[in-house]
Order: sequence, then C-alpha cells, then structure tokens
Amino acid sequence: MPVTIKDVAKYAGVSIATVSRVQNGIGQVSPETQKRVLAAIRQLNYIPNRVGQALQGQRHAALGIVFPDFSGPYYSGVMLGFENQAVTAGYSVVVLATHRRPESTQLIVDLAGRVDGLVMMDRTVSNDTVTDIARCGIPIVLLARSAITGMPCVRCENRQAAEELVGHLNGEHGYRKFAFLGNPDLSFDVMERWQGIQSAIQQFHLPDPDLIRCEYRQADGRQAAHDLLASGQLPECLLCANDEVAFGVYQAMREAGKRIPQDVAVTGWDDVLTADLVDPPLTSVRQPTQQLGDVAAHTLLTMIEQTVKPLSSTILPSRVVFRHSCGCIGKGCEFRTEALRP
Amino acid sequence: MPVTIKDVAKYAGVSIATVSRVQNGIGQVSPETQKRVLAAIRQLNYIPNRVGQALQGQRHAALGIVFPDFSGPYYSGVMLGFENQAVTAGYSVVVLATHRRPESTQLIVDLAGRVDGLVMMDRTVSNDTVTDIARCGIPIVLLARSAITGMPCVRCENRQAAEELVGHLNGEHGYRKFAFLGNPDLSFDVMERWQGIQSAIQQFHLPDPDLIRCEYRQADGRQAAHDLLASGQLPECLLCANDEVAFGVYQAMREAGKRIPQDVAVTGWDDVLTADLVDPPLTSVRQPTQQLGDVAAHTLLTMIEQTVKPLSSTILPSRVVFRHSCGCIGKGCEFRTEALRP
DNA sequence: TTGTATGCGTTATCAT
DNA sequence: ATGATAACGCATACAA
Repeated sequence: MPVTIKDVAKYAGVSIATVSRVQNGIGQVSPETQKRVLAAIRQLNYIPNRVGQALQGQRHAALGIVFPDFSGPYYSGVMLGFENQAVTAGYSVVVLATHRRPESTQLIVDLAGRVDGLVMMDRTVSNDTVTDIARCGIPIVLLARSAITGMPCVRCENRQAAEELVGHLNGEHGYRKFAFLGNPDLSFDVMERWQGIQSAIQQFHLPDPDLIRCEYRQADGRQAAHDLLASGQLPECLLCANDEVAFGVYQAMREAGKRIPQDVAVTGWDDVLTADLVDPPLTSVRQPTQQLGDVAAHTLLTMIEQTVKPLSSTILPSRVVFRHSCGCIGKGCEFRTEALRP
Repeated sequence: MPVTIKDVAKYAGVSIATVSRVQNGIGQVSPETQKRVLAAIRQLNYIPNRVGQALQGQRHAALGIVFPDFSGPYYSGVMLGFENQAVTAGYSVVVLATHRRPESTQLIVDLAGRVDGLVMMDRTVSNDTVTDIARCGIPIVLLARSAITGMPCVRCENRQAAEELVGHLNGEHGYRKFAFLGNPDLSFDVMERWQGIQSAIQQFHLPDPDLIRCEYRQADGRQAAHDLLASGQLPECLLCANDEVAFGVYQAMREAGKRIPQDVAVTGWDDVLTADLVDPPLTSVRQPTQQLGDVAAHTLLTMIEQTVKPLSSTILPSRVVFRHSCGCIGKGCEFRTEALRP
C-alpha cells in the first residue's frame, strides 16, 4: 500500500537509481530529470522506507533504553536527557519497561534486534542476560546498576551522600536511632544508600539501624510507617529510599497525629520539585537525573560511532538539601545545634 | 559484525530455511537437526535482525508516540498505559518529544517510517503535517488534541470539570473575581479548561476573569504569581492550568507572606500525588492519565489489526477533588457555605 | 525432511 | 547522465 521508490521511478519514467540519486543528492542528474523526479515524489507523497534504508545501511538509527518502571520524576528526568541526546544525534528512541514481567528477557532480546545500542537500567534483567546480549556485538551502557566487567556504567553517587546525611542528623540534631524505609534488593541505588547509611552509623558508633522493607510508591511508605507506628518502636529518624516513600510517611504521620520533625524526623531521596512545598519541607538528596540520561546516551553514541570502546564509567555527584523535616529551622535551613527534643 | 541467520546455517551445516523453521517453530524439522540448529543459535548468540523481519513481514511490530514534552507525572502516566498495552500486544514503543523543536515535522515523518501506527499528542505539530502523514496510509490516533476529521481522538473531559470547579468556588465560597494561569495557545487541554471557565463565569454572571499567560512549570507559576502580586490586582481565586503552576503560586505566596486560602484561593489541575501533601492540600482535577495512554494504544492497535477503521473518539471523565486550598475545611473537605473572607 | 530461490525497499557499484 | 544489478537479513513458496 505505501509508495515505494519503484512507484516513483515508474511515475517519473526513470530508473530507481536515478530517484535515489535525486533523493540523496549524490551523483550527477540532469536538471530536467531532477525536476521530473521531484514532481513525482511530491505527487505520490513518497516517504523513503526506513526499513529498506536500515537493511542497506546496516544500521537502525535507533537507541534502546530499558527501564524497570516509569513512575515518578526520576525516570522522566532520565528519559528527558536521553531522548534529547539521541534525537540530536539523529537516532530514534525505543523504550521498554520491564515491570518485573517474567518475559522481560525475551522482550529485551527482541529490543536488541532493532537498535544500534542499549541502555540497561537498574534491576531490569539478570547480568547473564546482559552479558549474552553484549556478546552479540551490540554496545551496552549500564545505568544506575551494578557494574559488569567490560561495560561502561553511569550512575549517581550514593554512599557519600548517605554518610553526609547521617553525619548531619547525628552531629547537628543528635539523633541516634534510625530506620531505613526501602528495599535494597530491588534497586542498586537503594542498596548503595542503605550500605552508606550502615557504614556511617558504624563509623559514629550508633545503634544498628532498622531496615523496614517496602517498595517505592507513596502507598508503600504510608503502609510501612503505619506498621512501624503499630509496632510501638518508632525510631528518632526515618530515612526514606525516595521522596515518594517519605511522602507516604507524611500521610501516615498526619493520620496518626504525629508531628514531623518534633515526633519523628524524616528524610527523602531524589529532591523532587514538591519536596520544598510539602509541610514540613522535606530534607532530601538531589540527583542530576537528566544528566544521567544525557551521559548514558552520550557514552552509548561514542561506543557506536567510534571503533574504540571507551569503557569509562561515570559517577555523577549527588547533593544533600537540608530542609525542615530533619529538624532544621528557619528560611536558610540553619542547623539546630541542640537536639530538637528535650 | 552481528550474527545473521546465514552464520547460524553455516555453523549448523544446514540451510537458512531450516534455521528459520526451527526459529519460528513452523514446518517439520527432524529432532536431530533441530538440536544442531538450537546449539548453533546458542553458541553464536544469534538474535534475529528485526529489520530483515520487518522488510519481509511488511510490518514493524512497533508503535510510535509523539509527546510535546516529558516533564511531569501527566506524561509518565500516559506513557505507562501506552507502553503496557503496546508491549502486551507484541509491539515495541518508539517515543519522540518535540520540545517545540523547529525540525519536529521531519522527525515525525522519520518516526512514521519505522512504526505501524502513531499517537500524536497535543500541540506537537501542525494539523497539515498530521494529515499528510495519515495520507501515506499510516494509522494515527490523536491524544489530548483538537479533532481532525477522519481520525479517532482520545482525551479527558475538561469543560464540564471547569464548570463544576467554578460553580463550587462561586456557589460555596462566594468568590466572584477569578484569574486563570496558563497558556491556552500551548495546549489543547488548557484551552478547553480556559473556555470552560469562561463559559461558567458567563453563566453565573460574574465579572470577566483575567488570563495570566504562563507556561506549565513550577517556576512559571511562581513568576506569574509574583507579577500578579506586583500589579496589586490580586483576584479572589487563582485557577491554575496544572498542579505544577499551582505549586509555583504556593512558593510565591509564601515568599510574599500571603496565606492560602485566606488571602487568595488556589486550584490546580491533574491531581498529582503530592497535591494532598502540600500546605494547604491542593484542590485539583483528577484525570485518568494512565487510561488515556491505554485507550490510545488500544484504539491504534484496533486500527492496525482490523481493516475497518473504528473512528470512534473517546472522552474520559475527569473528577474535581476538593481540598483546603479553595477554602474548604475539615478532613472530609466539607464546603464552607459562607464566604471565607468577611 | 530439507534445500533452493524469490521478494521485501533501499543504496551502491558497476556498466553503458 | 543514466540504467541494470547486487547486496543487506529474513521468511516463504516451491522443488526435491
């Protein structure tokens, strides 16, 4: 049904080679035939078939990116940066979210067959699968994921930020008993945050922190906080795996009549735009999400277009943003040097 | 460089056709050769090239979706619903964000050449371009966009919700002077909201509302609110084009020492998760974003796989969610029947 | 059961 | 300046 170069050639009364020459501006064509061909193209509304071009040119002109999920501003940021770089470089973007689907492996293999390079995010599929696909010769960049030998990896700094966070909470506010809300098994970043927190707590000789396993949506944080309240073992400070979990804790605390930070301090991670607007403003850790996608795309493009693989991994800096939910007060979020509670 | 079916055939010592038969489970193959072929596939790490398949099968097994932008939970929701439907039906998803790029038209034409169907969202490209592409025979579904004859359109209800909102603000709270913050020229939905608001205000014989043109990020709402404050013409109620703008207004009001809703009432649109957590909780309009992507994908798939084009447009219902920022009080957000201000 | 041959749409390399 | 033809990777109709 669609118009092919053959149709145009017949309509213009020339060979397909000539049409191709006009179309791509390569080779010599007489002005007269050029005119005829151009007219035929316009007349028939001819659009070159990308599949034919891809087959001939031995490239898809497309990049793939595999997300574990789409929800939340974190993925939007990565997507934004990635798409921008890819399109600017002349590549289309094919996305896939695994959602822990059992058939994820097959879907990713399928995806690998239609792109020139692949970004694999976090816990989307096993390392073995990634290695298998890489062995087929397709360039792969890991994003916010544990390293695999021979593949570049792009991620945000987590441990240092976690240590700074705990250092502040103990040093400035005097908190000693912490709990972490999240599931280190589900995400590489969260695992690193949990490890950083544990390491800092050991370093300061504080009592072992509790790990409250929960997923990353607001409802999960809310449920976890309610469970914690029901157990009667509310620590001084709740460190949340991300801001959505922290917002869920906010909900639960409001429902239970507990005040933040007077009754319990709360921190998030991601520093979403609304972190500054909730009551109280949320102390969080800002990550350069857009840059994450940006650098991942750039690294991938380098691997595709250069014959030498750089293999350079990138770790982008995170920054702790102190607000009121940890106990800091005032407009400039000055630290309270005395402990908040008597 | 990549492994082709030819390589596998040579390695297994069989013909290409036999490999294909094994690969697709079609036709008769002796157990012995099947084993050899399977071993070769595993050994060489063969992944079928989708381009070859597409060329032969006359289909891409891919759907395209064109966004104006990615920022915000609205697009995440649409994306989530769309990707889920597409992948479930065996299609890959190719995304493009126009970002008001001048070369958008070319990018979309390009995209059209590598998918079996296309969803076009909002103000991404001119109607003429959409019609041109449709003429090439590729199925198109419009999403949150003004209708074009002959193309199905999926969107959320806006006018009715706008009227309900204004009816509440005037009827229950007694507000008479409104301003709308947003740019009706930039988005079809926002245009409809603005029209619905105007229509309701006429209907209730209230003074003409002000239109404060601004874009849709938090910073834009903040700037618009500051401008409004500087002008000295603060209306009783600010109707924001979306929640992010409303959050920007929150910022500005806090910075100016104005209270919501005592000094000025504020409403948003989208009902993002944090609308309930900001101070005061934001009155907003909830849209089924995920379902939007879901229905768009489903409609597109029907067009592709059925020969009869349904052409049915879908309008999904929106729902006003009353919270404190409009003047409602109490947990259940009961209406205040008297005017809030003396 | 297996192999051969053709066509999908495009570009590139020849030959004319 | 132009036309004929091969090649890309795959699936399939047909021949053996």
